[in-house]
Amino acid sequence: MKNDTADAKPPSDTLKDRTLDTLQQMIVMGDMAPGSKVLETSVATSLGISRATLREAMNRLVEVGLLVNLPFRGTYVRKLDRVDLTEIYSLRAGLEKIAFQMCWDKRNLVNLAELEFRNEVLCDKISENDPYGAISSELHLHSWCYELSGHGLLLQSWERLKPNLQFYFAMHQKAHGRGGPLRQSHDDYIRLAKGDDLEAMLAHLDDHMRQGLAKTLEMTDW
Amino acid sequence: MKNDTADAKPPSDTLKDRTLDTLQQMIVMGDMAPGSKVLETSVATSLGISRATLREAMNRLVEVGLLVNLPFRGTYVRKLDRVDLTEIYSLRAGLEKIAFQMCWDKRNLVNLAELEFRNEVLCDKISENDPYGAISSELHLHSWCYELSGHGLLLQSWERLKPNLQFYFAMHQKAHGRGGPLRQSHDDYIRLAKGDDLEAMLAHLDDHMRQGLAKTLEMTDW
DNA sequence: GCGAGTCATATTGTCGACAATTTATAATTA
DNA sequence: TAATTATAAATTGTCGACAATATGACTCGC
Repeated sequence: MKNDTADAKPPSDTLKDRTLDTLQQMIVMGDMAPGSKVLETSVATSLGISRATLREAMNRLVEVGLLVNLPFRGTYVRKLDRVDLTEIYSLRAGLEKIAFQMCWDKRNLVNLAELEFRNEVLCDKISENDPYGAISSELHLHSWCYELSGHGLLLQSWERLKPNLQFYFAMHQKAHGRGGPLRQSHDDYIRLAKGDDLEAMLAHLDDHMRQGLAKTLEMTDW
Repeated sequence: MKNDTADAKPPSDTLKDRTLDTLQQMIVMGDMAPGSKVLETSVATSLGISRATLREAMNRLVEVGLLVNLPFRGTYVRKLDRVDLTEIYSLRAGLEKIAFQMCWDKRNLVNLAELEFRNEVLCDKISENDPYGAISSELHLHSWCYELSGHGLLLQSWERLKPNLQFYFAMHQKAHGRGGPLRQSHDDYIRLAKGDDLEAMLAHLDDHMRQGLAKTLEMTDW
């Protein structure tokens, strides 16, 4: 573990990538209203960069799904609805199932300790009633599982999916000021990880996902 | 079904997108050697377009995984190895499992007929000993399942994964001149789709993926 | 007053040029 | 000669400007 204070990865050295991070953060933090148009000229000048550079960054955010591009008509901040969230969760369940299966044989003392540590961090955030921190910790915990799986393509898929979850949470956090202590602790995962029943673990994963989806849908019952 | 002669989707109206299709086709068809550097200037002039436009297209191919970019050092045609193929297949299995589950309730006469038709096309290609056609038909058949599932995000994930498979096949087809009649017919799928045992279908899917991976690995045993 | 057509404006798509960085080549030194 | 540094060439990153398209205002005819 090299950095503990935040999920700060070393910012990429090219301006395009830095811009990408900036934009993604802005969207995910709710600084850009969903559905609003992203005017290339104004954003570019506001960031002090050229349009070409901005466009390259925006193109990737379109790939991730945070932006939507209509040729010749502009690029808009994605509006995630309940259907989108349902799709996100069902895909996520599929991905994590693969990850868990690949991690299963790697269970050992150090990994379980790491898992418990990350769970404690999450629980702290929950008890501190820090929704952003809780979500961040939760996603971070799962990211760690993907990394542990050693499945590069899987990790990449998750990294593409993750911002959508952050976005959805922040979107409603900002809109309704709620969605606070919705993240569940991962005690059950730890208990199952200590056992020998992979099927039970996968079943619990499905449950966890279903509940996460349900709670999120309920929370955002506008 | 609007177009039957080929998997020709209407080319996007923007030059960037047309370039994207062109480049992807070139790579997937094996016209660019894996590991070789993609010189922006020469490719751009060769295609008669500007570098900026080419870069936008290339960026997306980096996202898909067909290209690899090293900042300030250039972009290279991806080299897919056995590990990559294994990852691709395991992810694919996960994705298709979701798709099949979502398609399960949509089984009816017209969909089964469509499935049988597409299987026949595939079998024809196999018996004609047309490897490219067989692979294209196989992937097309599966794409149809993803579309039927109605899961937009899932389809998108598949569309990102698919070119990698095409690439890998073509890569070794070109290199070794073999890999011909390796695609299996989908008779078993059809049989199971007519039945009522979803679990059996999913198990067969796992088998099918495992066999596909094994055959492909064996075929590319350089 | 309302719709079709025309024109001006705003915005995106594309291009060529310059700056930053890397890679290749030549000169230098131990 | 081999390693190292300095220099030149090639390549990528970034920028500002022009072209193509869409959006909105306006006119005209009914």
